[in-house]
Order: sequence, then structure tokens, then C-alpha cells
Amino acid sequence: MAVYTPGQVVEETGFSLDTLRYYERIGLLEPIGRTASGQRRFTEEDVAWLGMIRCLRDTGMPIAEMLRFARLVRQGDRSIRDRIVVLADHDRKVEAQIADLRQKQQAIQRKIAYYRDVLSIPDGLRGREEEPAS
Amino acid sequence: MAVYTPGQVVEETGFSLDTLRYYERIGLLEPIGRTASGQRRFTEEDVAWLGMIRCLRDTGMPIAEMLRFARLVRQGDRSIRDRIVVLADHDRKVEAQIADLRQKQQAIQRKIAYYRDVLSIPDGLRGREEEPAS
DNA sequence: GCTTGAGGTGGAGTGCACTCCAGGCGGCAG
DNA sequence: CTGCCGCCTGGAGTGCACTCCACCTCAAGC
Repeated sequence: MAVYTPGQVVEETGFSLDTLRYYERIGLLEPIGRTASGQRRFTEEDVAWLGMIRCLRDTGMPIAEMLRFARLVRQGDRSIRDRIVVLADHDRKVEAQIADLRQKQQAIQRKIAYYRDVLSIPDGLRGREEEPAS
Repeated sequence: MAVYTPGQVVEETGFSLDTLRYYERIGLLEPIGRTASGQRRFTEEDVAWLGMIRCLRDTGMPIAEMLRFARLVRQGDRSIRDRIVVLADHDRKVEAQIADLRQKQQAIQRKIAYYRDVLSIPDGLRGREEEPAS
């Protein structure tokens, strides 16, 4: 089974070396295997788990909650129902996040449109207008 | 023209009183008008600007960039082209953010589906399966 | 007149998620 | 043999965006 050096994992996952060590320290990664001289060697499984971490992190899950999820994963198959609960809950939060982002984005786009509009009115004809209620 | 007490602005904008003061201190809000005894009174315009701030902040614009935008706004109409550049640029970033979120969300949903699948297989028939490549 | 509550100030503190540093080790290319 | 590179450790430091604190003042209600 293939193993990865820290450098390769940095390359593959996009996490910095310091971040990987940090994640191990706080227990988000279980202790990573070592060579005789003490260097880390990540397994395929470690890298896959880091992929999961990336998804959760990039969708805004705080580390404390990822830790809770990590503990569930370590409990093995009997925690699968709980894991579904955690992920489904997070999925809902991501959905809400996207909806909120879309809404705010529309306000920004309206503002851009408003500015474009102001520019398209020749200076001489421009009255004292209100800005839109953003 | 209507004015708002700090409490009313907290109510309307959802920013905390401390945050409002902080925004004024760092110059994200221009100096807010005061009563004779020194209490803030926000104008309609201040509140509208706070609405803009909220959009930008909630879509991930760092304060440093909001400050740049605020400076443009203070320069008046001749900065409108620059403001469009800033907002359009940010709009693109928000779009990318949403796309990324959607993608990560799908990975999470696949994971949920995988877990549901594991649960639906009676224990006795369950083999030694790999987790999906997240 | 006294309490209560909203608000004022300057400055220190917080929480999160890293990120950096000094000093040291093991392997290998020249 | 000598660099140098990649990696090791414990611990300190960073950046961001607030948030809290102690202490003070004003305005209104009982």
C-alpha cells in the first residue's frame, strides 16, 4: 500500500506542512505513521480523510465540530447514524449559506447596475438622485 | 430627515453596538453625528451604507478592502468607475465562492448517500468495502 | 433626589486557525 | 567530508474581526 511523504501530501491536499502537523496535534488526524527516523508517512486513508477535512473546512465547519466528527469516525461503524446526522445538518447549513450568498450577491449586482446607470446619464442631465435602498 | 439611535441601528442592521463603534473608529463609517451630549445619531444614509457593509462583509470581503471602497465612495461621483471595478471584481469572487461551495456540498452529499447505503445493507451481508474517494 | 438604562471613552482581551521560529537530525549528491 | 534539503520538535507569534471592561455621563421615570 502506497504511502506519502509530508511534501507529497502538501502537494496533493493543498494544506501547508504546518497545518498538517497542527491537525495531527489537535487530534483531527490520528497519529500519523513514522519511518524509523521519525518522519511522517501518510497512508492513502490519511489522504482521503484530509479530503473530507477540506470539504468540511471549506464549507465553514469549525474545527471543534470536525473534531467531534473525527471522534465519531474513530468509533467505527456503529456511529454511522450519528455521522449522517452531523453531515446532513452541515449540508443544510451550507445550503443556507449559499442562499444567503446569492441574495447578497444580487444586492451587489443591483448596486453595480445602479452605478452603470449613473454613468450612462450625461452629466448635464443628471439630477439629485437617491441611491437605491441597497 | 429621520435619525436613529445606536440601539435602533443595532436592531435594524444586526451589527452589535461595539461593532458599530469599531467601524467608526477604523473609518469604515465616517464620523457619526452627535447630539449635544455626545450620543450618536445615525442618518438614513449611514444605515443604508451599513446595509452595503453587511453585503460586502457577509460575502467575505475583508475589512481592508471595504475601507478602500469606503474611501472611493467619499471621493464622490468621479470614483464611480473605480467602484464598479471593485464591486464587479468582488462579484466574480462571490460567484467562485458559490461554485466551490456547491462542489464541496456535493461531495458531502455523496458521503451521506454512501453512509445511508452502508446502513441499508443488512449487517450479515456487509463485506469489507472501501469508502468512496470522497 | 435616586435609580435605571442607554450610551460614551480608551484600551485591553478574545477566539479562531493557523504560521513561524530556533535549533537539531538523517540521507544523499558532489 | 560537506552542503543542503526535507523534515523533526516545542513553543511562541500572527492576523483578523471583533468583544469586553472599568468607569463615566446623561435623560427619564418613580
